[in-house]
Amino acid sequence: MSEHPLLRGLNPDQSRAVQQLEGPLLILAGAGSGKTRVLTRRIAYLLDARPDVAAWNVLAVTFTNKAAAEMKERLHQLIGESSKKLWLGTFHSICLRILRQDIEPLGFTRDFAIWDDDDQLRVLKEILKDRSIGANPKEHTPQNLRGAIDRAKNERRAPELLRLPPSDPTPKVYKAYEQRLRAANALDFNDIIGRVIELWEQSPEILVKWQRRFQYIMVDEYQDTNPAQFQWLRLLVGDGVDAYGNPRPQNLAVVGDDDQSIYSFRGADIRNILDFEKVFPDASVVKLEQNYRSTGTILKAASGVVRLNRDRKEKTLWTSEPGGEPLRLIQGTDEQDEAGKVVGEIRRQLRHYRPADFAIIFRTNSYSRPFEQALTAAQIPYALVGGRRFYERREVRDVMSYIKLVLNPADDMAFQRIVNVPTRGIGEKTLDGLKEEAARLGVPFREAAKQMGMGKGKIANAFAALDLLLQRLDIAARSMPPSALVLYVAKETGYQEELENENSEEARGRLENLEELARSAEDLSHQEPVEALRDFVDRASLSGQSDELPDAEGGSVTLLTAHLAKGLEFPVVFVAGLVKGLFPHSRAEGDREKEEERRLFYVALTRARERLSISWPARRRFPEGGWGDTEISQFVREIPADAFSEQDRLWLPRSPSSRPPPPPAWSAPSWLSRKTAEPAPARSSPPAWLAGRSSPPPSVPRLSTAPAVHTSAADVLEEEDDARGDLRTMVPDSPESFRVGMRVLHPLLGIGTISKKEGTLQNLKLVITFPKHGPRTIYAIAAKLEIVL
DNA sequence: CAACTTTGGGTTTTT
DNA sequence: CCCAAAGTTG
Repeated sequence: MSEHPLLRGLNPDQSRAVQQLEGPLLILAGAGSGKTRVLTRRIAYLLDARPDVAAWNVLAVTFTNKAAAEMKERLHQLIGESSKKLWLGTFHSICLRILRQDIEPLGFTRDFAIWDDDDQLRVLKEILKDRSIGANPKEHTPQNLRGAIDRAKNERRAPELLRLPPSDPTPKVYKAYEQRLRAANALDFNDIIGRVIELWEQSPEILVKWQRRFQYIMVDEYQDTNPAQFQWLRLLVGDGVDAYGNPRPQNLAVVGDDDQSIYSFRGADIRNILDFEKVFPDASVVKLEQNYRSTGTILKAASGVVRLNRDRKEKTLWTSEPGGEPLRLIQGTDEQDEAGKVVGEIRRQLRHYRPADFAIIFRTNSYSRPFEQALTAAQIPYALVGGRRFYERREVRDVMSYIKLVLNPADDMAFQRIVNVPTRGIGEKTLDGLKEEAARLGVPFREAAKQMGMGKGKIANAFAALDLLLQRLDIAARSMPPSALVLYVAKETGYQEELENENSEEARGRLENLEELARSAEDLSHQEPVEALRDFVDRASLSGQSDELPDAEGGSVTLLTAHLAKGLEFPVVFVAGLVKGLFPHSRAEGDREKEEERRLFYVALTRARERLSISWPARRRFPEGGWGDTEISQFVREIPADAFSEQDRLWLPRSPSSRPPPPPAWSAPSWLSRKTAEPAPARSSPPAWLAGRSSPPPSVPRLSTAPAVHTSAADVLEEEDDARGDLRTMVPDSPESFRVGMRVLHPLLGIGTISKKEGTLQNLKLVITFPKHGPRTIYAIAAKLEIVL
């Protein structure tokens, strides 16, 4: 049999997923089922089987930069140099590349800055200083407002369309925030996706350009995409017809596992994967259910838990190697004891394993401390992942801010960070004066500082010196590679000298971090300096915690949160802190949130290849001080008892030996969207043995006529489905419900009238005439349209 | 008015 | 238990 070499070693399902190249494809890939392998092979196979498709016609989206780097590496091995031509990265990195090229029609320059969460908060704080906005300091905290704005952006809603009570300051703040971004030529994190959508919506010719370019699109971790990302994909994939009315294939392959959807707090919508087949009715579906990672026992434990979720696609993971070591349950008297016992167990197993074979996984970052202490005491090397990110360290951010200011002199956030670092006698009052001057002149802070530096006096001298310094950096940036510039900035600003004089352990560490920052830019040295600098800053802006995961060769035990553990695997895993209130976390109250916690636990369990232990403390210290008895997590009880060793089973409180079969999965009543006019459908009551353990807060049915009491801006957004204000709208069940002549509400463009209807179902396009924007063609499926009653 | 010191508030998960 | 805003000193 002459099998294609790229199909070798694949199981039949994997092989099918690789060979199915045309049209929409949903690959439901269970934990450890070899999805990365399928994805890389699929790309290689595509390029081999279809000579007319060039590498640069292929787009692959991953969840983290690290995953992208690994995939690039594997592809390089498979197809060589041409792998460098294809675009492979996170949604954010890909959109950023697009914007650096094409953003100008939106009124930003290509050197726009990117503001991170911290910058967002600073701006919001400043906006809130304006009392006329009417914000209630308790309710409208910068954090709450940031959350509200982020959510609005993830769902692509303009400030006017939040439909809050007229007194609510959120839209005002949102608007002011948008103005600040624009004035500073800056984008926030969500804008990186959102502005591309905006660009494509307003400039069809630019959209078509990218559509022609990316003929084959693949998305990994599809279960963690948010509505904006979905809309982005929808635009790029198109509606099956090209500009000339010829058929155009929708070559979109998504890979995901609904059981591993754990980022809803960041706007991810599990409906994107659950409803894929509704959005693309002609989609092929491949399930990868054979697990190559874990023992049968580990799989049994993990599957037994996640089966209890209602909102999922049924699947059965299996392995050709049943059996394996039973799960161990480790009970500590308190966290220290728990950590001590876990580390004791690691020490015993070190006879058979290396330190890098172990992982300790917990729910919250703060839970790592006792384990760090115990590992230190036992002299076992460990690597803590998470904590402060490299690019978030103060010294790194300070130096980066100088560099950002060179690229974008209008970046007021960067300016504020460095204006008095190192201290140069410009304090709060002086800065206030500068801000006033900047507002008066209508110029960025840096320009205002330059103006003020022309005067006389102490303050003017300080500003003049700063201006001179920045000018020197401008010049240096044009001739030096980024790595040299980092060191130059540290030296010229006096930052380095200050740290050297301090002569403390901490200062030494900071100097080392700056050296590492310089080293991290060395790979960019062959580029033109300013281009390289841009890439350097972008990389810093988009790098996340998972990009700092230690390499497997490192000889240390890995400590990380369950979120960061996604996508990784270890021979021996300890999942720690399995206590009510911690895992599931006490803030996860509703059914949805509980299910997400359960998925998170499932992710943690399925990281283990050979041995898996669960640990919990019988007492624990609470952050507020004081000790309290704990209760073992419901999740531990949900693990089928026979997955545990005989002796550990005794520890588990009695639970019914037979478990009720999961109730049939319900499907959302609304087509596509989670945003339905109805409250969530009543579910059949949960299994009694589950309900008996912890009484969930009674879910209060929401009456659309009753005014809801709002305690925070976030709540208001959550409940925006309720009819409120003057506007009454409804979400149609099917796109067919739209009729010519109907008035509809578009989240971004406002109210318009349908003047034309083309295509059917998921390809339905509406021409809607908006009073402000004129006629626009809208994909009914991509925009969240509501009918105005 | 800037720089240092102390106190008080807030703690899920993060591309 | 860690970071940001008030209080204190030069």
